[in-house]
Amino acid sequence: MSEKELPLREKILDISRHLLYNDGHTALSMRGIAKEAGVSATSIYLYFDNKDHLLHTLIEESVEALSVSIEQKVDANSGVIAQFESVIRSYADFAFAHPEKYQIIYMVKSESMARYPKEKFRRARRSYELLVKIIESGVREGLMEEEDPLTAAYSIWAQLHGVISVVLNQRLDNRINKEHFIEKSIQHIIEGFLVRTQVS
Amino acid sequence: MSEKELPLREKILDISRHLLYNDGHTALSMRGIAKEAGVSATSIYLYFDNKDHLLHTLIEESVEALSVSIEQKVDANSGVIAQFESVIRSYADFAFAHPEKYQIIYMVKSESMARYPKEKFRRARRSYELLVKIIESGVREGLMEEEDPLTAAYSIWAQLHGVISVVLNQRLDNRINKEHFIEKSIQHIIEGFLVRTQVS
DNA sequence: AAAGATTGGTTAACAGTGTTAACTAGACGA
DNA sequence: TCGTCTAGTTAACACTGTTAACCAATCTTT
Repeated sequence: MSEKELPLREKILDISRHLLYNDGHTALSMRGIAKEAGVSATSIYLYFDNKDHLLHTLIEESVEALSVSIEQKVDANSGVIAQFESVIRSYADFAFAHPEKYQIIYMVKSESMARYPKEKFRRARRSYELLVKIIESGVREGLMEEEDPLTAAYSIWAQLHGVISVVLNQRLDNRINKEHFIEKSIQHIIEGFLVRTQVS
Repeated sequence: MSEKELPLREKILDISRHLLYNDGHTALSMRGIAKEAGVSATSIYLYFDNKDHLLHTLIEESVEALSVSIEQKVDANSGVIAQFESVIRSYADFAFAHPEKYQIIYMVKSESMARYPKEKFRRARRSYELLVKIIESGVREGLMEEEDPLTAAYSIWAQLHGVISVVLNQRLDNRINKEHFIEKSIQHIIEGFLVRTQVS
């Protein structure tokens, strides 16, 4: 084989992620993955219980990568506002740098999400805790005003996700400049949570 | 038959919407819809070209209902800020009042979205135009500061959608009070676009 | 070295999927 | 009364996820 021969399990995940992102998720069939991997369809079941399990693994993988990316970039020694901005921008950066990974986190909807074990979200929560702590510091330092940091963290994340998903799902009016839209939205989200200093 | 006998076409749409919302969209099969409607699977093809077409019709239906709902509630005689708030709250109200309709708009992702004719979005655009005009009025009256109302309108919508979808998809931490989260987020979105009067 | 168990795959089959083609029974108009 | 249209039907095709049964190496143990 000409391709570098990585273990079948990883190969399956890679192929699945690309099929999912490029052809949408009705196009993702076990037989399709198998054909692409040059293997029989049932071989996939040696590594994954079923299609759901395969999808969940992809989600976990993505959540992990996103979390690591955020935690790596934030500098604990810098100021609170810098940390705050860093988390938000890291999140967005990851989404646009790895859209196929980001999208997967939200692609699989209620259908198989209901079957997705809640505990698997614990990894994702750690990133929230990070943001919550930053907000708490901000409040202590008088830089932010927020009586409920956890709700605030989720609100920020939700708004950010909205902005990102609109762009990635190409639901933006084509009269709008994408980069400008992203920058404006991020600024709005960030500034909205800082104590208002003055009308600029 | 005991049920009020509405035309098969409408019956199919109703059943599809409910199946989609309750059982997720892998559970939505032509045969399933047909069985529920007490009719053969192929009868659906008398009213819809294919499954895609059926889904697109559902989307259109929902976009229309959402647009009408917003346009009905906004009072052209009230002040700009009231109109601004009205549009935003109407949007959210609709989403939570008719989650199965709202979700459908965003449920069908890239997969069959790519095949969804762009012109069909024109109806949705009308609601943006409404918001854009309100923002333009706000800027004229010195109540808002925004050099690009179209981008602002999309940014507001995106953030709002993020908040709504997080709630509807039950991705909210269960320590968080849902209503509080929604109210806080909406307030943040609204206030962020108004000229900052004072630190409250 | 021989025997047994484990690993990593295979093929065949089942039930369910979207969709097409060909058909039929009834209503309506000429 | 004949023909056409309407609103449905059944049968079939190619595909789907998944299971069961099998096989050929390799690794472990005696």
